Amino acid sequence: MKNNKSEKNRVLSDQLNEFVDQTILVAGFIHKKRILGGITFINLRDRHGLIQIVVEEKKEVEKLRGLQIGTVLEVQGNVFKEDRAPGGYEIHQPQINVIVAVENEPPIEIDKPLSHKSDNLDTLFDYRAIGLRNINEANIFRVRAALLREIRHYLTVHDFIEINTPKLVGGAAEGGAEVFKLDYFGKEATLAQSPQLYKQIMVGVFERVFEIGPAFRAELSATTRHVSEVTMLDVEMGFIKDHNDILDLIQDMLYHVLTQVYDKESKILKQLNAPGLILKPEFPRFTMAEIHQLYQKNTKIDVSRELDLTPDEERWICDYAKKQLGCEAVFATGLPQAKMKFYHMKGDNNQARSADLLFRGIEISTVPQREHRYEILLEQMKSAGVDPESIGFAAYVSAFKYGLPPHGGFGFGIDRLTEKVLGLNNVKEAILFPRDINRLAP
RNA sequence: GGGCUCGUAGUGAAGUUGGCCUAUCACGUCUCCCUGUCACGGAGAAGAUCGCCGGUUCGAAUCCGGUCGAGCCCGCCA
Repeated sequence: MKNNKSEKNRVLSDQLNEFVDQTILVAGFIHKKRILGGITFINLRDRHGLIQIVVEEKKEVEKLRGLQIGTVLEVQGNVFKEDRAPGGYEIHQPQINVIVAVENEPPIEIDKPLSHKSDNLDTLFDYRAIGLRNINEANIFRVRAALLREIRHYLTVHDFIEINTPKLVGGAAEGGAEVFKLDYFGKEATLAQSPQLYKQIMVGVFERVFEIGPAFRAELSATTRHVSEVTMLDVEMGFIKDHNDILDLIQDMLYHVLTQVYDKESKILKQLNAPGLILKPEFPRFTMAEIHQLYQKNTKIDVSRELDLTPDEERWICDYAKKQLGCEAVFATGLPQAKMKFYHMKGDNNQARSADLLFRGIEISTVPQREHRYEILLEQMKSAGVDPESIGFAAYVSAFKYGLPPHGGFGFGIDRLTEKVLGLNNVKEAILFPRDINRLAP
């Protein structure tokens, strides 16, 4: 967390304690001016936080007349330990050098809490680049970055290799979701809705792979849960003994990622009013039938005819597990074959070898074992109406023809994970520049 | 694709059973006062043809029609 050579003279906001009674150079943006008459306080924002600068000389204060929040400054001054200063240190006798003068007032406030009411999100996103200068807004993305960092760390330590697969593809990759079509030198191409097929065939090379990247969905959905460009984590692991290996993997990964992030980012999470973490290393596992029974017994609502869990059941079982079992993540196992994709593996009793992972009331991932047996895969593709010879699938099936071990994996949206960790109301709040059916800019 | 709701200074809101609206409040901005502020405080000022077009009416932010923009739910979908 040190500054690099190019700014070897610059001291950052959280390093003032190392320079007490010394003259230093700081730089940043005016975040707030408080002019009290004979004394002026400036909060300078840099990438680590705020620095309080005390200006008493009239000449220095006058340099800032008419300059707005966002003005870029370089300040030379003396570091004092001062209990009255936020953070305990501040800069006195400053010599102010205006690098970029800003005379226009910002269109959106950056030193006060911003409204996240759904009616106002549009304004928030229109002025995104400015609104994110609000430290609390930016903190959402510090937490998101921390989640990504811990995920990468966990998977790398467990011998997974990070790959990148194409987002411009020839055919619909997964089936189901609507795809974006575009002109590709006169041919029709689509934007990838998932790296599913690529990550599976890379099991034949690296055994364990993961990718963090965009996925595009052309669904005409306008809800708080949907966007047309999502950031997905996709993981695939070969040589599994059975389906439980995959459940154990995502369970262990999520447990480590969440406990690490809650530990290392506790200050930010508190500032953002994130809900406290209630998690155990082993997540409760219920079959779909058990959840239906429990739910029905406790709520008297009849769900016997539902194939899948209803949204209310998802919320209920998470709440039940949190209160009764001390864990707000739950597996729902024994998913029906009727909901299965062609590349999933069938299990017994019309079930798929697949489970849903639920966290804080919603499904965040489906965790299936894949069908790795060539002949059976071909059959399942045919009954799903997928042509194994077509451009989108030929390379996929050939990997099976030439040998893939038993494998499984999962994928989930980083956006929804961030949203749920912070207790936000809308996925879009967890995305820097969200894309939905109405928004293509900024 | 279906349903419901909303659009008022730079930002967030009030007013919406037609007239007392010459449109209210808070934040922000500007001027002045203030040497420990940290959502600083005090005094004053500027800033809105009430999304746009048309209609009804003596009179429209308010009612009606259209249009553009936005939000939420359902469906679809991780």
